[in-house]
Amino acid sequence: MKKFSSRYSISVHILSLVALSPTSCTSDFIAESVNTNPVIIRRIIGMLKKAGLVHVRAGAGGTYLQKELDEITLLDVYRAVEVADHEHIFNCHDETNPRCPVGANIESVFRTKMLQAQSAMEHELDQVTLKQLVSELKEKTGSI
Amino acid sequence: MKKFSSRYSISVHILSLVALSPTSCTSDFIAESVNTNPVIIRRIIGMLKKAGLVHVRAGAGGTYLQKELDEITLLDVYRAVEVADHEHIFNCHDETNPRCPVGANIESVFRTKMLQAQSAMEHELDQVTLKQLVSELKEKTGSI
DNA sequence: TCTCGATGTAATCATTATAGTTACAACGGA
DNA sequence: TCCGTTGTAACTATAATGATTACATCGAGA
Repeated sequence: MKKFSSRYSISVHILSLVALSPTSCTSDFIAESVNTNPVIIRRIIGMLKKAGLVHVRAGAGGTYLQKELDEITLLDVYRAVEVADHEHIFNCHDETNPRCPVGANIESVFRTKMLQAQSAMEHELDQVTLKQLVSELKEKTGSI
Repeated sequence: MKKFSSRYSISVHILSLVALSPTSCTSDFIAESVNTNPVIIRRIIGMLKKAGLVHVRAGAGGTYLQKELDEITLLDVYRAVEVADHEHIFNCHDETNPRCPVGANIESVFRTKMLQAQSAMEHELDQVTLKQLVSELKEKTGSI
């Protein structure tokens, strides 16, 4: 399967950096930690900005949190860069043969089950705040 | 985001057909209900066969269940055609900057959280047997 | 044994998402 | 005004998906 893109993990990386770094977080600075191109970072930051998670100082440069760390969950980040609310991650083939009893009803039955599974996953993401995650990062590094 | 492929929903469709159809299920017959090319069906059936869910009468034609309907869960089908056991659906960027405290530790922390979310979803899939799903299909059609 | 329908699989093609890169206009603080 | 930074557009490469054609092989039944 094609996995979720690395946009998500990079987003968490960016937000952690912004939260922890005492210096100004420019896209160049972040790109160096992530080890990718600054444009990739700017594109992702654009999505985080749209979602109201960060704001950016145009011209001057630098990204800053728009909310408190404990007000941002992993679900918020996931919604910002991967899967919008009410978007289905399980694709279902459509235009099945309506004259076949299975073809006529498989979609609604399948979708219902998949929605339950997806919700269970997203509920888990909603349980973790960036504050918790950053605190685990700090533990691992022995404080920054 | 790139969703899970329709292989999964088609697989469930195929297995339901095989379970319910009184006549022999050839790839042509199934393809007509799914409304796609028979080769697509044969490829997916090949994966279901490898997973031990069905067997196929070579030469003569026709696909048959290898297990009882209540012995196959949606997780079994998912494992057969989408995500192998221990495979991560959340990608994580690697080769981060090891000299940055965030870059050095983000991967292990992120992966742990994602694994919990993925497990929650797969657990839900494990709760549904094909027997239940087929029974819901029957209800909708008013018996086949 | 021969025929004929079905399977298994390779090869090709179009489409789409991701990821990386270059280029450049516009912004705004020093 | 200058210069570093942001915001985007444009282009390229790669990979997964889905559809399709082609064909060797299998095996049940005539």
